[in-house]
Amino acid sequence: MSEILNETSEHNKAPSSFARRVLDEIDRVPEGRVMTYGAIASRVHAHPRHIGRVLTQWADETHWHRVVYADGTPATCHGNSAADLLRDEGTPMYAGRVDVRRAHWDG
DNA sequence: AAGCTGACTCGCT
DNA sequence: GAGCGAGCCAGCT
Repeated sequence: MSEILNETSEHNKAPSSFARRVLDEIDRVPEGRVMTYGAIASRVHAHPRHIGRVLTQWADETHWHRVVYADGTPATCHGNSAADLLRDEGTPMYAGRVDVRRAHWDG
């Protein structure tokens, strides 16, 4: 039997150089700390919007919940699951939102 | 090659 | 204080 499986349709391919760099930056964020899209964007010399797109495609490959908006609001994922998850990691939060001023990781 | 999309950010109301 | 809209830029198809 032919075991020729075309994985070209699979999304299991390796992330692009840019995506991989973004994932690597997020992976460097320790527990209890978060990074804003703008911060990561600056790290990869890109723009905040591109970070979100990479995460959408590789969120399962990185700690997407450690990435929050500049306001400290968790990324729009599955409601407020991110906020609960961040708190479980010990992330400093205030008024139900991540205290970016305190939890922001500058790498 | 060009176009589309996008987990953003800022400003105003 | 909070919510909404428009703009922006660059990678991915």
